Amino acid sequence: MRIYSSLSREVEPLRTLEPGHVRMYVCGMTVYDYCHIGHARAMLTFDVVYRTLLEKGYKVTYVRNHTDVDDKIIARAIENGEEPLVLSERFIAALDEDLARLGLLLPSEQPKVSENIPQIIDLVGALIERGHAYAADGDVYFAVETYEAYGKLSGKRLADLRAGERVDVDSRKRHPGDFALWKAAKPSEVAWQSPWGPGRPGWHIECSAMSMRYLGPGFDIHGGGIDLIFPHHENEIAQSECGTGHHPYARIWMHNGHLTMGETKMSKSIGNVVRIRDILDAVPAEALRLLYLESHYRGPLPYSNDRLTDAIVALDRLYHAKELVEELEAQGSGPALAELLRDQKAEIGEVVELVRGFEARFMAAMDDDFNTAAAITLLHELVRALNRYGNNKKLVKKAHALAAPAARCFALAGRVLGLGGLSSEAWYQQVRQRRLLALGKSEAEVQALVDARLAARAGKDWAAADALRVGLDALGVVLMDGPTGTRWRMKVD
RNA sequence: GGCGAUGUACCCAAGUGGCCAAAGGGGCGGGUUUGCAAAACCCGUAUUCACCGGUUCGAAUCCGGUCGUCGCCUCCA
Repeated sequence: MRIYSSLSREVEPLRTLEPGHVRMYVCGMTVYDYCHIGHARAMLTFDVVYRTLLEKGYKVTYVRNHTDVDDKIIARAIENGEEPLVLSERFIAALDEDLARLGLLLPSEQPKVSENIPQIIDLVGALIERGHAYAADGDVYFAVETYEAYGKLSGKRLADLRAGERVDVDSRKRHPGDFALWKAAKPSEVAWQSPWGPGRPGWHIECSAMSMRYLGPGFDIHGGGIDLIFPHHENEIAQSECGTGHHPYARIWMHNGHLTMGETKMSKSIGNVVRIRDILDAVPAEALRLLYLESHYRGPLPYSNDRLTDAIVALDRLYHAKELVEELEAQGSGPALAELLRDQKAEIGEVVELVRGFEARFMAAMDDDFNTAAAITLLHELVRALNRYGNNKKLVKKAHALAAPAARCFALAGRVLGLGGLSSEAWYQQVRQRRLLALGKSEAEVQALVDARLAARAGKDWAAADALRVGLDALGVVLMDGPTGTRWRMKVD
């Protein structure tokens, strides 16, 4: 398993602190609003990391936090006339729902800032004691000049930071780069009692405190969006390593690239956001997952509706192949795989080879810094071979032995990528329902028209049958006549 | 100004020294199949990897330069 680390700036082997056990912390969300599909990319990236590690047999302790105490939350709560923690609780529930719909596995722990205040206060106290932090008027600041390695993650040097250029420098700071560990509460703000007076944690300290609580002073992987490298992660390293004296804090730093709309990143401050829930109302979660996983997690991800449609089309084809596998499985046993290989038919040999080599090649792609695009290519190759084979009705009757191993390939992709794990019927049903809903049509309504056409066909009244089909086409319904009957589905565009 | 990415076909995208006269998906064109369709499958669609120069027996992949785009340096996944 090789992973690119932003800290070393190279791909390095995963060497866990404890054999067979990966400890991973990922920066979660600041919950003051619904999450958008850019956030979804970050969450999905580390979901796939988690799934891959589990598949490889690691024990994984995966911690992802909810930041529920923060300036923006307070500001929003004041706007709403709502208690900050009530507001954040509401959005945590919404986030949980969105991520569940996206098919994300639950992390081992999901700590909240509000439930880790004592740990934070202890850490701030330790930093003061060790001479890395100082109190000023109820605030506590980290003194960046006391940490010689400051800047090692982001590559920034203190002298280069143009502090004060965009934000006024607080005169209480000893160095413009010093950052708040603890903020004195303004009257009527949420506050906790501390040795420095009532206040709340600064932005970065919570991740240090929560990761240490669940993972210890040093752990294996720390993840988050690329925009967090500076200042968030840089500061997290400084306060953690200075607070415990243990280094390195995290051994591998992973950062996912941004999702972009056109050329610019999606961001709440820019206002070009699309909510997770709105997309998931319109398309199945796997479509979004496929779109994301087709690009490497570290690069930018250009989002567009066209690409989302492309993904649905590709998944339709994938589930067409899976349907064949399901049919073969239902038909029971046939000749053994080895026997199939002796068959001279090229179609069989090819599928057998692909199926047999699938798991090793798939996992090799994932081992290479999570090359999901390469893994998906293998899935596409398998799908094409399966479909080609499925077109040959004579061959299909002979090769039931293929069914179980082919099904295992889909199951593997389902476990690791969250793609291809559904039954074909469940997939088609999802696409149908969402389109039907969008069009305000009912399934029964469509089915009646399909049945009427079927009757016309049975009487070889081609003119009537075609007229009905044209009508259905206008509704966005595509018909597929097969040997076992007529199936239909909704057009995606 | 500093730091960091990135530029591969109509679109998306993998590949970072020889297996590349460059995967895979979408699109488009042609074909098989079909009552006609749809789906599936087959064939085609980059002698070329932003541009210029260099290293090498050999480069999309390494080095130098130029141009373009994006991100961070303030809150941000």
